[in-house]
Amino acid sequence: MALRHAVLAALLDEELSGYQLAKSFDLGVANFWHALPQQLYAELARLEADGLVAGREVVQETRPNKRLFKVTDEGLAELERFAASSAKPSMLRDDLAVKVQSSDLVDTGPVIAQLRERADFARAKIELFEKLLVKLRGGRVEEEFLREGERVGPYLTCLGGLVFERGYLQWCERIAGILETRSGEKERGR
Amino acid sequence: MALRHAVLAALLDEELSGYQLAKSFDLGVANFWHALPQQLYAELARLEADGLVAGREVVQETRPNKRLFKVTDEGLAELERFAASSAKPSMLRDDLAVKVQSSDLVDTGPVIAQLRERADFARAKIELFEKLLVKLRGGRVEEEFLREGERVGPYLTCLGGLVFERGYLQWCERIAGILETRSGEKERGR
DNA sequence: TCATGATACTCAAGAATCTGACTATTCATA
DNA sequence: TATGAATAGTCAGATTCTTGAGTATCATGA
Repeated sequence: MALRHAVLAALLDEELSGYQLAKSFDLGVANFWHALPQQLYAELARLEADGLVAGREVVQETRPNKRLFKVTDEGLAELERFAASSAKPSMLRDDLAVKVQSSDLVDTGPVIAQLRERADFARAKIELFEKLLVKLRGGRVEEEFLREGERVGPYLTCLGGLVFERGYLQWCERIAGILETRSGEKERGR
Repeated sequence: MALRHAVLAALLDEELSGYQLAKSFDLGVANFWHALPQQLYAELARLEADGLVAGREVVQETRPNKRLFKVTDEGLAELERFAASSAKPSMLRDDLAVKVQSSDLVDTGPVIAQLRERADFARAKIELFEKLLVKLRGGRVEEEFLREGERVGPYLTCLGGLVFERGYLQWCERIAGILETRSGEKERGR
């Protein structure tokens, strides 16, 4: 029961449909929570059944109709309880690190390629986050916004995503460089 | 089928029992993979049944007997295939970030406390990683070790863990400071 | 005009994960 | 000398997550 709270937190700022929510989990919220669309639809249904979110049908002419969900007072109370409860340590699962861990005993070629790919991805994400931050603080300088802005939560988590991606980017570049040098040395050594 | 590869990677350097493996997943490997002991015991059983690891009973006098596992050639071949296959994007799930996301609408007191706790945890982990790095490079300076060392995989993932925890630490401290200032302002504003 | 791709969802089945309890022995410590 | 922590696991059941396939409409571009 933890996806529930991630969904509630994601719905705090705007009413979203399941489809939009899925997109936001693939971009913004994905910094700190991962879920597939199917899970989100299912979770929204459960949340609605429990009265933590309220859905309303929006009829569209040019596209299929959709249901928009917003957090209810009960939902907010649930988030309040969650925030006060003890947090589980953050959980990370990273395929690429598993490959790096075994990199002395397997062919490093594909691992280096994947590190470079991941670095590109991180660069794209960083750019996206930087734009999002500018948008969220709406003209104000950061310090002023963080002191006086009404809604800073998403900004703060976006800062977290930025820190994470910048760290990951540096790591990828450094490790790719090291593995490349080492595989070069090995060639010459033969 | 992804925990398998994390387990194989963790067993590359030493023969471990399920119990020891569980410990290492709680400390070192936990940088990039999370799993509970029960899962590890089950996965070891499956890996052994598939011939990817080999277990041997070690009789102990002063403690309960244990079974040590090592990676077989087949296991290594499986890791090789895994390293060459495309990686899934790293998956993060972070309770604390969910709480920060909703921090404008819930009581920030407990969130700030949790950020400080997490910061302490990160500091402890950083110290641990730094010691581990010194141990892994065994007297040599980093550059030399990374160029000429025979087994650098665990060192590289440890570097990753360090980058991650340092980033997380900075984020926690900064966010805790911001939320504290804001809650102070609010008090005075009443 | 025909094929994508985007919007907006749904369903079922199976794999993976988590919760919680249990067994048994030894070591340290209060 | 009891008490709790550490070693070394096992088991069942519930929940969660992932895989894979479908439905239907509209817009865009080749």
